[in-house]
Amino acid sequence: MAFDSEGAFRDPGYARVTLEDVARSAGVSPATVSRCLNTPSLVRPALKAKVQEAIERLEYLPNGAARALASQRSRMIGAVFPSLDSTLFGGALEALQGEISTEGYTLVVAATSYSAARERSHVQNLLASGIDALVLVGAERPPEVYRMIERKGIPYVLIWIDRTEGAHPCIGFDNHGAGQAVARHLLDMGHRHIAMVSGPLAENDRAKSRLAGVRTALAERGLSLPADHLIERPFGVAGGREAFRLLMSRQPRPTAIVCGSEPFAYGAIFESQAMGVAIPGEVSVTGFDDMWLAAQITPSLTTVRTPQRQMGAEAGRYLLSRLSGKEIAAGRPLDFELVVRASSGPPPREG
Amino acid sequence: MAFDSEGAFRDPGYARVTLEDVARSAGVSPATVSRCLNTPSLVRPALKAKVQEAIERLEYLPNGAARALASQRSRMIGAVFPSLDSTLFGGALEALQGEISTEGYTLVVAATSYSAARERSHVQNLLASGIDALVLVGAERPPEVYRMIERKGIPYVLIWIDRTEGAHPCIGFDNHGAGQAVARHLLDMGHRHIAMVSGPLAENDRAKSRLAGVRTALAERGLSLPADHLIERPFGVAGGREAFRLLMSRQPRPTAIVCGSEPFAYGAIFESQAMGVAIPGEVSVTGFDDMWLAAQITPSLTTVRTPQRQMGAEAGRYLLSRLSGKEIAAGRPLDFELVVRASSGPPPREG
DNA sequence: ATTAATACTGAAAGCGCTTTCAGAATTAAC
DNA sequence: GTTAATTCTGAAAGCGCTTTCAGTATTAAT
Repeated sequence: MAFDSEGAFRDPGYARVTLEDVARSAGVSPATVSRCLNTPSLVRPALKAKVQEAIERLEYLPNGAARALASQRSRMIGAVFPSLDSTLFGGALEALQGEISTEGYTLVVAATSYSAARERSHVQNLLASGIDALVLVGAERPPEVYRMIERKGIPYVLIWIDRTEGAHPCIGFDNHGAGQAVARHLLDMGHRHIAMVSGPLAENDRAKSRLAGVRTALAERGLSLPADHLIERPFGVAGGREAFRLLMSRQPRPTAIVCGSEPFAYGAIFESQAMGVAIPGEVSVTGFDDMWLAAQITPSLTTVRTPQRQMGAEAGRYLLSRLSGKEIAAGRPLDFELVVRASSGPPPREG
Repeated sequence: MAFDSEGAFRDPGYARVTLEDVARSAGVSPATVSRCLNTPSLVRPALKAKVQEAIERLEYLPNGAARALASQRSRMIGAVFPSLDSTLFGGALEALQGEISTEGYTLVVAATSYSAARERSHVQNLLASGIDALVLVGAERPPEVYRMIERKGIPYVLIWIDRTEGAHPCIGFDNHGAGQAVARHLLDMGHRHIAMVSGPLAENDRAKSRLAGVRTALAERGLSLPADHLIERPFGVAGGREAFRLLMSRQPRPTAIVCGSEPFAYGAIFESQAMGVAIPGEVSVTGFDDMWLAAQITPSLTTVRTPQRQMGAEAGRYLLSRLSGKEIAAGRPLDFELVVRASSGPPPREG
């Protein structure tokens, strides 16, 4: 290992192989080698073969920074997600990465833990590190963040939402409609006392929309969501357990609980078992996202299936198209689907 | 939007702000601006302020590619993981990203879906895109991959394992010991017919070590793992369900099932409920990793807690140290911990 | 065979920054 | 007040590649 004067890690002693070395070794000009790499169709097969041979013999690896600097594109796409440790965003991330890697793009990620400040700083970092395009989750953020992106002039797309006030390109589903669909399902079964467990609403337009959707559905039937029937908790199973316990002590006790995120629903089910409350006998519970556990847990969970991986994949395709110059028509929102399982049923008879 | 002759997406019309613009605007030389950014201690406060002011006024964002090219470091760290969509690797990933971002590093990721070929190609891509360091999972891969990395001369670290034959730096826990610990626990409770469910063993040294650990524990008691008591399935709940059903039909029927990955155990529990098999009454089941569901599921799952996030965080710290020139002593393996819960108990009485 | 068109190739000019080196400005020492 | 040591700053040379432009080799057309 070699270290420089300050001890920082540096290149190994042996010389790096550059494109010029390849050119010399193949007996062509650097320009030709570059063309072999970038626009092979412009190079005669005979030369191409010689160059290819030299590349392999010298084990040449192009220098990304130099390419990026000269070509003004880094072949990197950035993604800033609320979290990376759940299968929820993980699936989208994986699909996104898989999609863009087919075109040789590389994915740079960062997690915000749902903090707008952290998102801002990550976006700035990614922009500075030269990404060619950017994926963000949701639309709600300070305008200055959008300004930075637009100033940099790269394409971007917002996922997990289906529309934006500012007309930003986005790929997602109708959170409002999904919340509404779940609530309608419960209302249709006769529920009149519906509660909701939501993640932190501040700086989270998805959570807000879902809540609004539930409220819309209630309003359609002349009902409303009492303040003490809305519980806001950090995302996670623990929040669901707590919320369930709280709600079971409310007067009147809700007969159905809409969870704005699936782990809340799992928590509710676990807590119900601990408390000896029957689901759906005494209270119905619904989830959101249809993660793998939903179908396996007892009782199996009524929920809304959201197109997680699809959002990642389509975001990737959209950006690749933009990067190759195609102007893409804004697609329609992606579908969600109400999946009715065992955790929801008619409310208990008044007694 | 501006497009070049081939329609590819390009920079917007307005001129990019470069470091030179900042220098001119602040009335100093480009070198000084650069120093303000990289080694502020070398610049007199008065000048620094002027430069800072110009940077903000012009909304200057450094050009990562140019920095990387000139300084020979990109401030990007690569990570190639088997998958991104589970909380297992997701937690490690998030911790890694959080750690390196404190030093202004950015994380580039790729997923292999457990394919060695895909790993190779992603590593090559990442190396070409100029990463300063690399994180890989496990040690088992073609030597050429290590050659590429060493040729590039960047620091790297293998996680999820605690030792390597080739003496590669690694940060992880003792998979063999963990498998052994689980099996001993079952043996200590009196089990003599133990089965194992494993993920694909090919190209996966962690899975192999766990299996070997179980075999070692059995051998210590003069037992062995019959061929029909080892079920290999792709990772996931479905594999666990299948494996459970299969194992319940074996003669002699195992009284305990060691799952080499936690979703297998969840699947086994779900299937046991469907089949009406009592856990741990008729058969004990153990997991691996102690993901959040382990403590919540009924019966709660006996498992091994593995230091997922810790591996990510320590890998980050290790690489940052290497990059800043400190040569780090190879730490000892990280701890795992057997967590005994309700899914394991003594074997049923013979009868 | 000659000219016109086409297909390839190479020379060279950067891309925007870092960093060495030498010189200017400041401070300390005598 | 002069010289020596120290601190700070700027000029300039690349980092390794892409891409334009002009030129040469090839093919097609007459």
